[in-house]
This record gives sequence, structure tokens and C-alpha cells, in this order.
Amino acid sequence: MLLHPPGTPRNALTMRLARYVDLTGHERDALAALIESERRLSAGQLLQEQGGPVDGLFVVQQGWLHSSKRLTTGGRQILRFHYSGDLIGTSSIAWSVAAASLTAVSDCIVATVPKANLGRLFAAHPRLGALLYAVACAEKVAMADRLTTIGRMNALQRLTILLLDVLARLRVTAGGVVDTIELPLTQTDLGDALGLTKVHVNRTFRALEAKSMIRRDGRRVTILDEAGMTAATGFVDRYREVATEWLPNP
Amino acid sequence: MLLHPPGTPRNALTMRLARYVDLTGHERDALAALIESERRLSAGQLLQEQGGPVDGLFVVQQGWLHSSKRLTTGGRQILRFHYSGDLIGTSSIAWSVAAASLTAVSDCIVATVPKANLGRLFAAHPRLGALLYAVACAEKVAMADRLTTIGRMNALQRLTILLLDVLARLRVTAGGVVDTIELPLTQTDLGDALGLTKVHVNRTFRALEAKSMIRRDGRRVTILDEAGMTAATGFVDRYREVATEWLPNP
DNA sequence: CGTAACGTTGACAAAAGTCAATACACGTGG
DNA sequence: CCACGTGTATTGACTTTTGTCAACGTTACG
Repeated sequence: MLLHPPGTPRNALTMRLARYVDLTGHERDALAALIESERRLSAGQLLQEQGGPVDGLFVVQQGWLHSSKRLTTGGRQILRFHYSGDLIGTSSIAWSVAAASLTAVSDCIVATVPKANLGRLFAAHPRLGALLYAVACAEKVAMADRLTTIGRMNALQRLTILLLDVLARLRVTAGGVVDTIELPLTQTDLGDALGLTKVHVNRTFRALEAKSMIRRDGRRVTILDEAGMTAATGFVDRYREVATEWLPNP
Repeated sequence: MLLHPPGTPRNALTMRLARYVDLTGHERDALAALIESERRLSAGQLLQEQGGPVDGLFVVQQGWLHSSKRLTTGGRQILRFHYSGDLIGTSSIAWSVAAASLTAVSDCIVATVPKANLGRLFAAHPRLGALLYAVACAEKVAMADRLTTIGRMNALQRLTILLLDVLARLRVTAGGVVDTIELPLTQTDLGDALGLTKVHVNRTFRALEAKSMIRRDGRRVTILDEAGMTAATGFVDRYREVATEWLPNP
């Protein structure tokens, strides 16, 4: 864990990237210069709306959000959850219209990143550019996993994997042997994330309880049989590391 | 359309990127130096196996392939199709083990790209690095669309979208007013791509025929009512362009 | 001409969705 | 403090969609 000089805004992206490589002082400065202003969101608040104009990206500094898409035919799909250190809104890199909405799940703080700053970063610090590329590729793999889960697994497995996944993320920050999740999501939200209806999410929760896999108290979920849940789904948490040996020198 | 000096291997990635920005001579040289050797595959052949070791990436020079994942619980999910100019096997950027299998759909030619070459490219040509990042972000958006399709649409809509999507890709290369697709995929393959069983794919094909949306002759599919199919699904083909105004100077 | 892979179909089963009623929790204004 | 309203969770009855199993047809190809 590294300290930052007082006065410099805390930058969760720097801390994330520092997990993968040893950052030079210049690189740290460049990452700090990437972000412009901070914004505070309360749970449920909309940061970016699908179809709306976008000026740039965001770094999640604290809390979590999700990105979602609304269908013209009705319905919504939650695409993924974004945690501290994630660079989000990256659809704005390719287009000037948001491809998805960004919504705060918990209270959170995000920093804005104008697109032009990103261009400067690639020019001045190729290694960081390459590292961002590696992270984007890792995220593609994560999306592929989600696609597979939704395309090929049943409701019980889908919900199980979501719980194990959130648990894994939680452990990164919380450390230690966490086994309880505070889920600030409605069952409708979970359904939209899993490709299920809220009614079926409820029944699936009940089934997991009946099998003594989990215990629930309101929106607090306790994982009782992590080994069984892992075995039933083949869940693997792979997203701690990215290969860095191919990166150019700083 | 641009010519390349005789002797220089044709590089589909260069042609792809040249669609987005005007490439300098140096950049063209660097992209040509990226690829190492070419490999010819016949339809159905495996290029890379999930879980197997990976040394680098590939550029699709000709033909098309798909990437797929096998589940520990049985079953397979086809993640996406890869066309000429795509840089594939990018999971190897983040890990040394392949996250997915790569299989030739048609006869095709791929060029190998060692990871280290990519690192050099980022260092020497930041603008190309940034452009690759933009392409990766666009692919994330495409995956998000697929996730939404599979999570929230029924069999009829899913198959319709797949057909419209392949058609759109076909038009990029073929130009003109194509409305017939030669699909070298079995119905089992289509099911694995759509999160359906082969039996249901068959019934869905029949339903599309019954509604006079398509006509089929073997594996040749003719789109009869593109407008109707588009309206029924809200399909939008967005993947022709990426924003480039934020890229650093070459 | 035989074989293997693929496509097609029907009968039936299972999973998930829909609709509707009720329960519960929480915050607000009286 | 209570009544009320709103949003969420829970449940049952029923429908629809999709999957499963098994048979049979078709096509391509040696």
C-alpha cells in the first residue's frame, strides 16, 4: 500500500495499475494529471445516460456502479459492475454517444477524465498505454465469461456465480476472510444482471437458502458453502493479474 | 483502397486501421513489422485451444473464425466471430493461457503476432497504441450488445440479430446490396453462439421462414424482409467507425 | 451403396416468465 | 405515536418458451 503526497488527489487508477507494475514517479504524475475533477454520487444516481452525449471517461475512486443497456423492445441488461480503480465509460472512446448508462450502486466518488488527457498519456507514457490496453483485454475476457454464464447456465448457477464474483471483488479491498455481502441491489436489478425476471431471482434465492448454500438477512447475504457453490458452477476468479512481461520499458 | 509494395506481406490490420486514420509511412512499416509468419487454416481447424499455452496474437488476413469457451459443466459458448483485419487471441495479452478456443469457420489465413512486437509498437507509435485501445473498447461495446441480446431477447430475435450482423459484416467487404449469406455453420454452432439448443435453432429458422422473413437453401440464407427484421429487434450496426479526434499526433 | 454428419419433427419435460395477490419495511406527514 | 403510501419481497396458479429424447429424413462423400 502506498501513500501519496498530501495535496495530490487520491487516484484509485494509480493504485490499481501499481498492482501490476512498479510505476515510476513520472508515470504516477501522469496518472494524477489524467483526472480532472471529482464528483460525488449517491446510491441510485445516474452518472451517464445511454444515448446521451459524452465528453470523457471516469475513474471510480470509491464505491461501485453498474453499466446497463436498455432495449428498444423493453427491458434492461446490466452489463457489469465497476469497482474502485476501474476506468469506465470507455464506450466514449470509440463514439461520442454513450452506449450504456452508468448508475451508482452505492454512494460513490468518481473522477472525470477528458478524452484528450488519455491521448496525451498514450503519447508520453507508452507503457501505461500498453497497460491500459492489457486491462481492456482482460475486461473483454471477463465479459466473455459473463456471456457464457448467461448463455449456457441455469438460474441457480447464474446467481451463484454473481454472488461468488461480488465476494471475490470484496475480498480485494476488504482483505481477510469475508463471507458476507451487503448487496444494495433489488431483485429486479439482479434479474437485469442475470437475464432473469425478479420473480425467478426470488425463487432462486429461496432455492439457494433451501440447499443451505447461503443465508440471507434483508440484503445481506452470507455464503455458507463456498466450496459447493464453486464446484457447482466451475467458478474461477482470474482477474487479479495481467501479464506484463511484454510491456515496453517506461 | 491502398496498394502495398510487392514483397511486403499484405496486412489486413493495416487496411483496417487505415479506415479510421491516415497512416504515415512509418506507421505502415511498423504495422507490417508486427506480423511474423502466416498460417493457412481449413474450415473447422483449431488455431488455439482453451487452456493451452499461447505465445502471441493473430491477425485475421482472410476468411473468418470464431472464439468459443467450453464450460466445466458441459456445453459451449461461441463468443464472437472474427473477420479480416481483426487482431485476435487478445486474452493472451493478459495471460499466458488461452481463455478461449479459436476455430476457423471458413478456410482462412492468419498471421502471427508475438506479444513483444506489440510492446514495441506501443513504444514507437503511441498513436497506433491508442488506436488499438479504441478498437478494443469498441469490441467491448460489441460484446455488451451480444450480452444484452442473449440475456434479454427470445430465440427469434437472437437468430434474427445474428443474421443481420453477419450480413452487415459481409457488406463491408463485399460492398453493394448483398442480401444472401453463405453460412458455413451447423445449427449446433448457431445454437452455441445464441445460447440455444440446435433443435430450437431449427424451429426458429422454420419460424422465420414461415413469416417470410428469410428463405433458405441449404446453408445459404436470403434475407427477404430486412426492414421487418430490423424493426423486430432494434438492430443497429454501429461498428463501422471509432472516434479518433482524441488520438495523439503520429 | 453405405456411412456419418447434419437437419427436421413430434411428444413430452423442465425452466423460466406472467399475472396477481399479499406481506413486509421504511419513511413521511399528521 | 400512528396511519398511510411506496417500493420491494414473497408466493401461488398458470402460461410460454426452451430443452430433452428419440426417431427419421437428407445430403455429401468416399
